[in-house]
Amino acid sequence: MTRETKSARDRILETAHDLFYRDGVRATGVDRLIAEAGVTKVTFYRHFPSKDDLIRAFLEHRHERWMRWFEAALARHAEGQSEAERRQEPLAPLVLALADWFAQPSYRGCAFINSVAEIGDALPDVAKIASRHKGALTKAILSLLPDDAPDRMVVAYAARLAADGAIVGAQAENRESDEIIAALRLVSRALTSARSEPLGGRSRD
Amino acid sequence: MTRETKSARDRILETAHDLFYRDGVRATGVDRLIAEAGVTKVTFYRHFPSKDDLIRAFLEHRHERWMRWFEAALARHAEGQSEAERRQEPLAPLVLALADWFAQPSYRGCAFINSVAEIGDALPDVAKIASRHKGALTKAILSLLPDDAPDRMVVAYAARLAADGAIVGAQAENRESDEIIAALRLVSRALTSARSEPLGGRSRD
DNA sequence: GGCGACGTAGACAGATCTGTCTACGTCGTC
DNA sequence: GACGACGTAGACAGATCTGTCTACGTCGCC
Repeated sequence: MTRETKSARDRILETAHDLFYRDGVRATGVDRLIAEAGVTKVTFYRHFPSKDDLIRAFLEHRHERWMRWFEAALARHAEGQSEAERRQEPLAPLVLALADWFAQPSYRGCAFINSVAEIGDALPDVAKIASRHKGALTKAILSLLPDDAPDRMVVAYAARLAADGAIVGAQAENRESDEIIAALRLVSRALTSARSEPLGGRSRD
Repeated sequence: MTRETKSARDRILETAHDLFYRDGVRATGVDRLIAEAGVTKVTFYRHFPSKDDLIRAFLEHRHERWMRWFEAALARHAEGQSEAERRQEPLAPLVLALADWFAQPSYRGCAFINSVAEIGDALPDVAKIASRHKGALTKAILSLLPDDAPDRMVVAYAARLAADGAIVGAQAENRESDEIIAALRLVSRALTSARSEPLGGRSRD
C-alpha cells in the first residue's frame, strides 16, 4: 500500500481531501477522519492544532491540486485546436475541461463554493481562500484569450461567472449535464464572437 | 409585536427562514431555533416531526418568497425600460434585480445552492427542490426574452448560469460587487446582441 | 547518549446535537 | 361536555462533536 508508506501528515491531508470534498467540511467529524487516515488523536492534533487549521490546509491543498489538473486539462484541449479554431473559439477548452470534470463520478461541485456555503462567517479565512482560488481560475481563463482580444479582462471574468454557474448547476442536477454544457458553450461563443461595436458600453443607470 | 400574534407554526417557519439562511441549515440547531421562535420542543416537534421536515418546509417557503420578490424586481426594472431598450437589452432587468439583491446587508448567496452544498446526498430532497427552484428561475428569465428571439430557451438557460455564477461570486467576495455586475451585464448583452448566424451551431466534438 | 520529533493506544471532559417524555392548560367544535 | 388540536415548561436519553490527557515506543541527529 502506498498509503502506509506516507507520513502521517500526508495521510491526514489526503483523507481530509477525500472526505471533506465528498461529504463537506462540517459534516465530516475528526473522529471519522482519524479512523480513516489510520492515525491517532494525538498525532492528528499535533499536526493540526484544530479542525479549522485542517480546513485551511485542505483548501490550500485542494487549490494546488485542482488548478494543476485544470490547467493541464485546458492545455490538453487547446492542443487539439487548430490555429483558426483557437481564434474563433478561444474558450472551447474551458467548456471541454469542465465537461470532463462534471463527468467524473466523484464530482460534487466546487470545494470552495461548498465550503463558503457550509462555513459562512464562522471561519472568515475560507472566504478569503475561495476568493483567491476564483482569482486564479479567472486568470487561467484569461490565458486562453488572444492578447489582442477586446475587453479581455472582463470577458474572462464573465466566462468565469458562467463557469461557476455551470459548476453549481451540474452539482444540483446530478444527472447528465448536456444542457449545462450546451448553455456554457453558448456563453463562451457569445463572449468571443466578433462584433462591430463594444458590448461593454455605458450602462443605463 | 406582530410576531406573537402569529401561529406557532408560522413563527417557527419564519425563524427557520432567518437562521437557516443566515447561518446555514446544518449550523443551526433545533434548540436555537426553538428559543428564537419562542416555542417549546413539543410544539416544535408536533409541527415538524424531524429537522429534515423543517428543512424541506423552509426551502419550499423560501422558494415562494424569493420568487415573488424576484419577479416583482424584474417587473419593476422592466417598467423603466423603453420599448427600444427592451428590444436591445432584454436581460437588463435581470442584472439590475440581482444587483439589488447583492446590495442587501443580509445577502448570503442562494439558499438552495448553499443547502445543496451543506446537505449533499444526506437529504436527496434538497437537490430536487433546488433543481425545481432553478427551473423556475430559468423560466422567469425566459419571460424577459421577446417571443421571436433566436435560441430563446438556450439563451435563458445560459443567462441563468451567469446569474448563478454572479450569485456565488457575490457571496465569496462580500465586498462591493461592481466587477461582478459589470461582467454579468457583459454576458447578458453578448447573449442577446443581434448576430448574422446562430451561435449555437454544431459543436466540434 | 541524550534530545526532540514523530508515532501508537485509548480514556475522558464538556458541549451540542436530535428527538422523547411526563404533566398540565386552553381553546373551538360537534 | 367531551374531544381533539394547539399551546406551555422543562427534564431526559443517547449520539456525536471538538479537544485534552496520561503513558509508552521509535527513530534520526547533533
